[in-house]
Amino acid sequence: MKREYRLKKRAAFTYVYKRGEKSASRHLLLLCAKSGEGLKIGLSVSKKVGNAVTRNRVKRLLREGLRPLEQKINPSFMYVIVAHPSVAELDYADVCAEVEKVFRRAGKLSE
RNA sequence: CGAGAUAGCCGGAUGGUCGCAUGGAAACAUGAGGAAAGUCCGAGCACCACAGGGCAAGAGUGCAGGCUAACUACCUGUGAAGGCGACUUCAAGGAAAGUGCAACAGAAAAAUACCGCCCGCAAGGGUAAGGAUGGAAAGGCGAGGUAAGAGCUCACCCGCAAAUCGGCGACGAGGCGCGAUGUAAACCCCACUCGGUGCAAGAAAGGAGCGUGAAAUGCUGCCCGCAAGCUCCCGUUCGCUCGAACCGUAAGGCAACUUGCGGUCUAGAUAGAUGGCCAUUCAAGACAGAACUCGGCUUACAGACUAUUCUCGCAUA
RNA sequence: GGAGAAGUACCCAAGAGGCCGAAGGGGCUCCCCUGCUAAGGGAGUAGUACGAGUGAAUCGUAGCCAGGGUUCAAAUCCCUGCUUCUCCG
Repeated sequence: MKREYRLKKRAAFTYVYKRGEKSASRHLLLLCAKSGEGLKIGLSVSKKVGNAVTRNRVKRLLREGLRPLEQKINPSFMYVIVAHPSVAELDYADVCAEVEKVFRRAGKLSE
């Protein structure tokens, strides 16, 4: 995932948490809010998911899952993906399916 | 052959492809650990004017010698405890400097007399043999001795221990002499060490405010002395990786470690870089992710390997 | 990344070397009161595990986050972990 697409500022995160509209799947929670500077995606993996190694692994899998979808996602929004502790159990194929499912439910995926 | 002891080492490998971070014009190169962890100690570094003096308070350490930048670590010894043994473990100074505590029980918990025994008409005195209690009861046991008794005396044993000898030293041998419990991870005494805060330290740049001394502020308190700067915001750049570095080798040393020579440059992110897929292979991959950097300690951990090493047992020659 | 604090019953907690066989309050269980309920009153609740005992009464051992140590004796003193919480941009 390219650096320009990442959500960085703490203030932006809190804005999305407060104002964003939510959609969820079994393992993921997606928050969306209007963006002024193009596509921005942030990942949130709390300590409940596991230790540092498993948290890193979850983030990497999510980034890999996002990679093929980058061009399809509606670029006028900021997104935050929150991982549920159960994500630690999944493998790559499951994570890809989950990511696609959660964006499709939010209606932010164009064909 | 079996059961151990000790020391050390490794922590899946190889290739292809799509991505990420840093450096580079590009090609390309490099890219988590033995514990990166816990933050339990010790330093470097930065700021507090120099990190200065004195007194007080506080904290830590506690056998000796060595090693180190430094240490409460480490090494080699000493002593004690455990083990048949190789070996392992230990916060291991002082209890006649003083104070406190030792519940319950017991007469009594440190110089004490309830029962008993003895002297005495009695008052009172002597006594630690015997009794009961307790974790602990005034060295043990026998003989002499005595009014009854008592290391009061003696033999043997137990503990402490002077002279002297050996060792750099802890200490060991020795044994004149002595026989008033335990607790200092209770206060304390003695000896030694320590200023504080931590890279979210801080510096430069930018913005705002206060101030020229009777100040404010200056990181435990007070006193002395000293300083013209101080506080807040911002989080761009620096700090940020060449360092008490790592690898190899030689010499010295029992060892920790030191010195010489040669070689190497080996993560530097800032919502935070190592992943996905495919193939081959084996013993089928545990614990686990750098955030200023080192030296230790502690804790977690699948499995694999090494040793002219050491001990015990069995068998055979 | 760094700096601290706290763990005692189901919950809130006192205790700070022997009298702890662990105070007190809430909750829970049983009883009284009432036609019934609430309120009120009384009793019980670390009676958990293991062992002794036919069973009951009773007794022993362990147990104050976990594991060691000091002490005659530890919830309390000392070390090492674990968990939770707070502060520093």
